[in-house]
Amino acid sequence: MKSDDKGFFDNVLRVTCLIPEGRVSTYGAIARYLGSGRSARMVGWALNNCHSSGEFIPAHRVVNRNGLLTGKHHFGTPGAMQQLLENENIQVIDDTVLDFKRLFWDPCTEL
DNA sequence: GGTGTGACAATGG
DNA sequence: GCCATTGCCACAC
Repeated sequence: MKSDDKGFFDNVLRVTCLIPEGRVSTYGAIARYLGSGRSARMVGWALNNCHSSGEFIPAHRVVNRNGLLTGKHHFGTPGAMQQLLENENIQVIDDTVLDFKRLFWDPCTEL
């Protein structure tokens, strides 16, 4: 169809790339912004294929609803995700983003 | 064209 | 309040 409609997968990567530094988002928020809401699982799956996108996707800014770094294992090495978050001034302890609620970036609200 | 999956979320017990 | 289970929707094989 339209070159604009590349699929949910590409849309997720686009929104994820729009996440400002120092902020974090959730799979459900992104999924909901895309209009699926219940396909939060798809968001993580899209990031799983983010390597095929050819561009770097700050997936480390995307965590689950609990602020837990669920996908840290998919970064290649566990701890890399936390390291990246700390690099953005985000405190991460026990694989969980501190003040996650405060750093939470909602595309539906910010956009 | 159908099946399986997947880095979640919400609900129930 | 915590643990277990279901639902869900889109993509890859």
